[in-house]
Amino acid sequence: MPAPDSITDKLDQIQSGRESRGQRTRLGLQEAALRLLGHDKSFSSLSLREVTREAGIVPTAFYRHYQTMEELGQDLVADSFRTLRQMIRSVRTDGLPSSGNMIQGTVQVLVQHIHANRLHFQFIARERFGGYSSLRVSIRDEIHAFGQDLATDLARFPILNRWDPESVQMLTTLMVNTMVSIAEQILEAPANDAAAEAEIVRRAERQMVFISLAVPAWKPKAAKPA
Amino acid sequence: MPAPDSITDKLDQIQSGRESRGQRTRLGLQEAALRLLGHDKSFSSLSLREVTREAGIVPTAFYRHYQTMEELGQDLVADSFRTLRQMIRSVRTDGLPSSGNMIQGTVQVLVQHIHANRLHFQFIARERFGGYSSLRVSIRDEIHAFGQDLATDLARFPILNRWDPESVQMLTTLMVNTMVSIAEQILEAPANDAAAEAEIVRRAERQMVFISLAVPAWKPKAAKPA
DNA sequence: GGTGAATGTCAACACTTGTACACATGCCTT
DNA sequence: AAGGCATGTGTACAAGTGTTGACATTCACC
Repeated sequence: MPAPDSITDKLDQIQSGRESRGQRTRLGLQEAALRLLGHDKSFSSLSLREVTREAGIVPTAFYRHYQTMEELGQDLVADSFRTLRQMIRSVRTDGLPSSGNMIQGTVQVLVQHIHANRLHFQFIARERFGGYSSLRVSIRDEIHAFGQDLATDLARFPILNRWDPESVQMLTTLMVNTMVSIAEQILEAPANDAAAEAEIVRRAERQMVFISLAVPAWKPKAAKPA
Repeated sequence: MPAPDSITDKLDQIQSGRESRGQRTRLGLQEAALRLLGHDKSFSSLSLREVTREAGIVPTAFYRHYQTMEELGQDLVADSFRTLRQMIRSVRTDGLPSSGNMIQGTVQVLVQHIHANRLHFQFIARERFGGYSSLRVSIRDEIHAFGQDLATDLARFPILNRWDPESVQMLTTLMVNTMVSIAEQILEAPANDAAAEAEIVRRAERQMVFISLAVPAWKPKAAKPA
């Protein structure tokens, strides 16, 4: 047996009981915060005591996990986008459901994912331009990264592959904006109103189709070197 | 002399001193709130006492003007969009500055207006998906109305005039989304960084041009009856 | 000049908030 | 079994909060 590796040791220690107590209440805090954000509240108007109360621990225990509420927020941002990246990866490996219509499939997956992670998306939507500036920049960076991923995906299309990078970026920004808008509309719509939601989805699909119509007409500045 | 009209009486009374004391401190409260929102805070995390302190009055005086903070917020929403409507009206009467390029002119006017009313726009951006649901719906409705106005403006173009209403709506939604995104980007950018802002504007213009390229290719469902 | 409504001030209340400190409990390693 | 971290609890305090009620000021109008 090799000499014990301190890093592995720590990991083992943490994972005992499949999740150490610390990790569990840490998770409890995150979930408590998300739950509170479900009812009309913004994260910056959330008090430390409120969160700990909801999580079922005493206020002072909060400091065992986070120095400040802003730190909790950062964790929530990271978590939210982690699940989003999982969605994207699953799309890449499994492919779109209805492989016939790519746009329809993409929107469909997005909507499903929003339902499965409603609170996370609600949190992101609320804090995208909310009170804590550090959260705003984190979210902006993550959305930007999301756009970059989309750009590499779109590079499979021969036409786009010959565009200059800036033009591609413009297209992805436009698409990401539309997707963000879709997400926000769905979150604002009364939950469980299937009809209203179907209407939103239909309009969103038409928008995406519309955007794609401009692609053949666009004249990029310079061809990408082969 | 005719008998005094009670309504006129009230108006006169209010306008004495060109602005009654009540109106003035009411305005003071609104401006105080906006000022506080300038530094990293969301409206829902703003306390009544904070606002009155900034406005230079005693907390209890707040109730002479608003029943609750949410009411103040509603007033701010109304005010913000009132100035926005003024902008649109001025564009309609005076025409765009550089009449040659319509898109460039529109973006330019928008950006100027954002600078002239930075705090109002910041407030709207923050509260669009912020804590108070009543503010969210108000803002959504106002943005929708803005889109309707844009639609009637766009009806001057013969091509669009033959589109079905839903298609027009889709186009305006797309454009409004882009404009909102522009506003949000400018607000997030470091103030007074002309270079960064010029870059944002340039990208935004390219996006708008791109969108307009899709117009000729779009096949609306049914022609509008003549 | 006096009256009354609109507006503003003061003092007080019952709560909630963030945080500090000392202490208890669990749990891993030796 | 024992010691030692990590984690959770209890108590306390100073500061901030929304809201009440009684009182003072302004100011238009009879």
